[in-house]
Amino acid sequence: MQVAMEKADARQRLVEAALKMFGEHGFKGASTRAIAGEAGANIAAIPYYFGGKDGLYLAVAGHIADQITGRMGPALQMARQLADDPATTPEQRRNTMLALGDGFVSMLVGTEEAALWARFMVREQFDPTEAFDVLYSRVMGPSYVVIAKLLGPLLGLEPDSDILKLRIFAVVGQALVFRVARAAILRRLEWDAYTPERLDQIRAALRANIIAIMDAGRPA
Amino acid sequence: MQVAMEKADARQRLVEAALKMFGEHGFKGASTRAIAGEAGANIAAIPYYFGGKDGLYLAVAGHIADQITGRMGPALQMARQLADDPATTPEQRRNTMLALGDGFVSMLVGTEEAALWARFMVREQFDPTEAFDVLYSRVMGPSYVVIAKLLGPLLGLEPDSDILKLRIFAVVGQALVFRVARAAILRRLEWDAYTPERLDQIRAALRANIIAIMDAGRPA
DNA sequence: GTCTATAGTCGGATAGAC
DNA sequence: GTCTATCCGACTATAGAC
Repeated sequence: MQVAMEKADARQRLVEAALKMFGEHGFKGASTRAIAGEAGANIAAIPYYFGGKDGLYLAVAGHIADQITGRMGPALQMARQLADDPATTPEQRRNTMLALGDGFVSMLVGTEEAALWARFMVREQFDPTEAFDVLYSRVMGPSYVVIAKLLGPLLGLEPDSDILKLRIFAVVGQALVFRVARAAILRRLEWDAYTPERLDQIRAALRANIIAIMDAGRPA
Repeated sequence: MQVAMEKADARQRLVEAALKMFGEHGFKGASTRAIAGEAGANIAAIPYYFGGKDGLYLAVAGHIADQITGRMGPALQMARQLADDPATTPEQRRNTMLALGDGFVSMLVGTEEAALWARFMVREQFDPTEAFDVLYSRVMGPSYVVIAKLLGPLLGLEPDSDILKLRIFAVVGQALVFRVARAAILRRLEWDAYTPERLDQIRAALRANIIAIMDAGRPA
């Protein structure tokens, strides 16, 4: 087993420190000095391992993709098989979709690391760089395809139709907002932080809306 | 009348240039040199008028609040009166809510300036400063209150209940996502940009989801 | 592979002329 | 109120010792 959290090699420590610093302060706002300091490594190690600050930034994108794939991958894979199976009942699709939503909230809103991933990814949405290609092709794109296959039949829409794609983005936005508008939500609810109980409330609110959307497409 | 777009005083030109530069590059990424250059003003004017870079940043928050209030204010005010009127029918509430959604998408997704507002505001959500107080108290907070009064009766929920507040944030997230995940949406739809026709599609998708959510609370 | 030292650039703020 | 000149600190990257 790993002896302690310290002695990962300098390369990996730099990636993790960079995720934190880039996430919190942006590309320009995060200095290589601060990253190296956080990682307990030398500043010169950044040009040495990554070719420069740019290369480190791109390596962070790969790290994020690894982390999210590791957490959401199995559930998405199961959902994909179920969505492709013609014998799957609408009830199964419904439950799978709700489970995906719960899992997504748990990962995105319920963990501290996800705050850093989210900030990094939102920044890339507003101003895409090469890092966006990594994140879209490895994380976002595949997820949307699975959800489309799962939800299309429930809403009576073709998986490749624009209207379904847009409605799915809206549905995903219902979960994203709890990370992206966290400060406003905490203030409005007069909460100081998300707790496990409050995450349950969030999942319940999301479920209520998603159920309404799915059931509106149900034959009367 | 105003002679031309040029001769607004240096103070205002600086605020508008700062909105653009802070929006695009973040607080640290936007240099006072670049802001002053964009504004056609002197660098020394920033400490002179705003006390420093920090003061300029806060002034930008006030400017954003002014702009959004100017555009959404009238519609919100009408919605507020209607929501408070006991004689208002569910059908009126429904239509008002859909109109608010359309207007919100038009402002947030359909205008170029809103890209800058959104970036500024999202940054503040992740890492709130004094600027967040300005934006929440003048823009976000009042909007959420109106929506709660409008939607609560339709969903059979108390306007002050946590579940309603959370479900409303989720609904708002359905519109926000088209700005905050713009790059992913454009890629998934194989669009190069939002056009008026595509905005219609977005509004239609949003309406479909919102109608489903509102009608699920309808007495059978 | 990791360090120190340093080069070269750019940042924000200030002083003081006009 | 607006300018030029300048200070001083922080930045990234490189060279070269070990």
